[in-house]
Amino acid sequence: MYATDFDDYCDFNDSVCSNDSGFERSHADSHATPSSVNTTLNFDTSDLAISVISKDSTVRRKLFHDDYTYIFPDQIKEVTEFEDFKPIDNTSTPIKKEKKPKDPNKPKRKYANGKNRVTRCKSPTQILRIKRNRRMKANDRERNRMHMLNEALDRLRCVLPTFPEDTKLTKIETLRFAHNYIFALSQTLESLDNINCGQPSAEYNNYDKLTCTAEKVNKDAFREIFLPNKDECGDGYRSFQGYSKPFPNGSNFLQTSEGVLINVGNVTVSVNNKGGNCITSTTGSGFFSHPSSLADDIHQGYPQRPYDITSYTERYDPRMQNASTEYFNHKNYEIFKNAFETAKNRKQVSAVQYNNYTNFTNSYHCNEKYSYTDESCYPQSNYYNDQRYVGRDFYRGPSMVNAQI
DNA sequence: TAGGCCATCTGGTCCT
DNA sequence: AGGACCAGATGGCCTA
Repeated sequence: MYATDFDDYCDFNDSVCSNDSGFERSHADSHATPSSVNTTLNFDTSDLAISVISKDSTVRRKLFHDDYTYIFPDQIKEVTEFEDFKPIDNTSTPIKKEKKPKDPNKPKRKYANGKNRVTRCKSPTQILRIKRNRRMKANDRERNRMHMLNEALDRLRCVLPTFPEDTKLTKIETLRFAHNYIFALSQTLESLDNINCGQPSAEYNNYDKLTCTAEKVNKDAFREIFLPNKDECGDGYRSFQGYSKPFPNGSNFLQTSEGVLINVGNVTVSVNNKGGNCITSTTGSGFFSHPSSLADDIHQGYPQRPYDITSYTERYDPRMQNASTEYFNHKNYEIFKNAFETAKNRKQVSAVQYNNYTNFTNSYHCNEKYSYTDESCYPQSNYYNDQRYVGRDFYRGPSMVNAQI
């Protein structure tokens, strides 16, 4: 903000010393100094903190009020370093430590002179108003930008596996969870492909890497986040016993004769080598299987928990009224187990269907703040088109894979 | 009360 | 010139 060269007062130059103001500048004029060095100002000029001094002190442009004290060259301490300028107040922005070396080859700027010069002086009040206006506009843009960023994060939360409503993920948790979740799903698909092709699953160790890598979310942290009342069940984890913590082999991955189980945070993914796969979280389970009606799913005996169970489903969806009472209890394990067994009997998923599955959204609905027709929540893009909200239920097209959680 | 999270303000930098 | 993006500073709110 404070500079030793007049040209460095870019913002000030632009508004005051450009053609608009008619202020003549030259390199010799550049010995301006921040007014904060020796001067007490009667008004806030933190962003205008300079005094403009002509080489000839008798010819002086007034940029401030009369009660502003100008500093004349002979009174000015020679400034050799940027640190020699001390700001009036400690601003929130860090002070620039180093000044860019000037390019000697860079031609000096030339300024209009004489008759051609358009002189339009602005009063200090006008300057302040202009700068204030700019600042307000910039603040507004920045605010909107951050709001958009937060909305994007909310939409991301919508499509992540469910967790208790009262534990809204923080920004960093959301990003980390999304990272791990995408990783888990991609690895699941990869593993499934290998299983269907009869190849060994050499990539399984990747799941250990998932929670061992520093930038990944620690699984214990996830438990703390998603299972805050972990003492309920005595064993430390209140749902999906044996699955929401590392498997007996100590890893997050368990291979059985029927398929594989992958645990990522509060999410357990089962991939069955006979077809029919399930993702289960602390808030329910969902299948990736042959298309079937929602009614069929309900009649299978396992509830498909949407994202926001209490804010929407428990209030509006009669099918979930009873399910909520057994939301966090030992029965979840049985639910998971039954779901897994049911999945075994389902038709094997074709490669085409898996391609469709990669486009799914598991967001049964979004946060309360979004209306159900809100495009920000259900954008009409190819990504979301496979599963659209129709009334209270999603319409599932002929190739739709049920992937709700 | 300390610490975490968040929204906002702010100035700097880069780009068009 | 103005907008986008970034990061530091700050204060409010909440929770352990």
